[in-house]
Amino acid sequence: MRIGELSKRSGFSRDAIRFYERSGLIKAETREADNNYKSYSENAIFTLEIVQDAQAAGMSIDDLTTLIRQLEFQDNDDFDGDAFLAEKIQAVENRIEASNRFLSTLIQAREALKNAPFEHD
Amino acid sequence: MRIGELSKRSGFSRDAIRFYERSGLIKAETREADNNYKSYSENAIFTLEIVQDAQAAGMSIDDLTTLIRQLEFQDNDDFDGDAFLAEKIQAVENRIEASNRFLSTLIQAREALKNAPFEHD
DNA sequence: TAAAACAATGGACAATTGTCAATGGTTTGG
DNA sequence: CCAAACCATTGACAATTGTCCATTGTTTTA
Repeated sequence: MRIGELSKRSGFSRDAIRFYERSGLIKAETREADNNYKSYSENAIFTLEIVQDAQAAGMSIDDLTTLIRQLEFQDNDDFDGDAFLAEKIQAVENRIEASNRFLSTLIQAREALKNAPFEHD
Repeated sequence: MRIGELSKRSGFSRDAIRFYERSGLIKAETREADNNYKSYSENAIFTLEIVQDAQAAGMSIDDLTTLIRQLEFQDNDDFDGDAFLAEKIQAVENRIEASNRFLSTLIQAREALKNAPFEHD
């Protein structure tokens, strides 16, 4: 598919997709021979769906690129994928805990506001 | 307390604290009369603890400033604090869900890696 | 077939969230 | 007492994550 369709189906802007491609996160499989247009596979959709969640979880594009590369071909001897994953899992868990704490704070705040909406004179 | 103590106790760098102060998120209560040093109250610690969780939850400093102002003095007639809170609560809930999805992805990836650590030849 | 929409590329710009360095003054520990 | 550590302020710089614009060419559609 071309970038327009990928954009529509993934929800990311074309510019965002191009940025991700520049960053190495996704790549066009082929080019249309005559017009030089890029062609993306279904896999790109799949990757972009993960990107949505990953960004919400606070993972950077660079880390995500590392991760995806690692999942696709575990061909880097120097790279300890297991340690990398363990670190990221821990980070996401921590973040979820902090988010839950903050959620509690927000909910408390809402309660406080409900009980005393206009305390000023 | 001065900024150094606030930094040590909150875990934020002095520069980060100064940045937050510029952003309106915290403010020094007083100045030491003779030397012009700023003085922060315990409240600043409290705020900065919230900031840690809030950032993990993806809230921006500006939004957080709005929130804290709202909690301190509900004196803005034009501002619908309840709607603001509701929106932020929803956003954090969404983010937690996405983070949990991404966590599952990571855990799956770890399993996959464990079962086939070196598939290449 | 002409206009509108799409695509590629390149580069400028922007918001957010800080860090770092310089300068000048103050406090503190040994 | 004096060096090290602290503080305030200013401004430059940086990484991340995009957006927007211009230019040029292609495809689609009315």
